[in-house]
Amino acid sequence: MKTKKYEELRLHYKIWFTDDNDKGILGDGKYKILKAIDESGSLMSACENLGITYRRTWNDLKSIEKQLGFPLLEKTRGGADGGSTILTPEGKKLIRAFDDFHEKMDEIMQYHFALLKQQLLSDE
Amino acid sequence: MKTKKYEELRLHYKIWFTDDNDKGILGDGKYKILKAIDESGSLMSACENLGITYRRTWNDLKSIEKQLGFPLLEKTRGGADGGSTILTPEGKKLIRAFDDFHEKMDEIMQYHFALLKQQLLSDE
DNA sequence: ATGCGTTATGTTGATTTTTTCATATCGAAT
DNA sequence: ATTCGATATGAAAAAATCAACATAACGCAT
Repeated sequence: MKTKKYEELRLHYKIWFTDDNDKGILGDGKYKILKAIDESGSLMSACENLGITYRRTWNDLKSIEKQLGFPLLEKTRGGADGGSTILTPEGKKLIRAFDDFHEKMDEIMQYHFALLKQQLLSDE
Repeated sequence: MKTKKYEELRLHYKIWFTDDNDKGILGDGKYKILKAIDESGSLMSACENLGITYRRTWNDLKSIEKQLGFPLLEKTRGGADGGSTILTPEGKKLIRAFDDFHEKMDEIMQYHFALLKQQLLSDE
C-alpha cells in the first residue's frame, strides 16, 4: 500500500533567478522560450513549437530584458520573411550557463531522490 | 553593467513530488504546513504561525492524504483543549525525509550556483 | 446545559493570472 | 501600392486562485 505509493513517487523541480529584491528575472519557463527562439530564429515559431501564446511570451521577454537591463534578443521587423528574433551573444551565454546548471542538477537531484525513496521505503 | 547584474543574481528553487501521472502530492508549501503542525500540535496554531488561512490549509491537507492514500495526520475534535492535529509516524517519516533532501539540495544548489555565476562573469 | 477552542465545510466575493481578439507597424518582394 | 509574415501592443473576457465569512459538530469542564 504505502510502499507502492512511494515507489511511484516522482520528483519535479523548478529553478529561477531573481535580483537582490527577489524579483524574478529568469526561470525555467522563460529559459525554454529563449532556447526555442535560438533554435527556430523567430518568436512566432518558437511559440508554436512550445504551444504557448505569442502575446504572453512577448510580455515575458519584455520583463526579462527590463529586469536584466541589457538585451538578450535582437529583433527585426518587416522584410521578405516578415522579421526575426535571435539571441545576442550575451543571450546565448546565459542559456548555455542555465543549460549546464540544469544538467548537473538533474543528475544530482535524481541521485539523491533515489536515496530518499530508499529512506521512505525502509522500515526505519 | 551586466557583470553587476550577474553578481546580484539570486537562486531560488522549488521541489515537489507527484504520482506517476505527475499529479502533485507534496511540495514545499505543504511540507511547511506539516512541519508547523508537528511543532504546534494543532492546525489552527500552525496556520497562525505561518500566516496562512485555515480554510485553505485544510483543503491542502485533504488533497495530500487523498493523493497518498494513507493518513499523515491524526485529528481529534472537542475536549478540554478543543481538539488537536498531530502527525502519524508515517507523516513524521515523510517530513524528515523531505527535510534531509532539502538540506542536501540547498548545499549542492548554492555550490553549483556559485560556479554558474563565475561562468557568466567570465568573458567567454 | 452552557461555554470554549478546535476541527470541518459551504459559499461568496475579490484578486490575480491567463487567453483571446483586435489592430498597428515594419520592410522586402512582387 | 499591395501583399505577406513577423514583431509590437492594447483591451477585454475568461479562468483560476485566494481570502473572508458564516456555520456546524465535537467533547471536555464548569
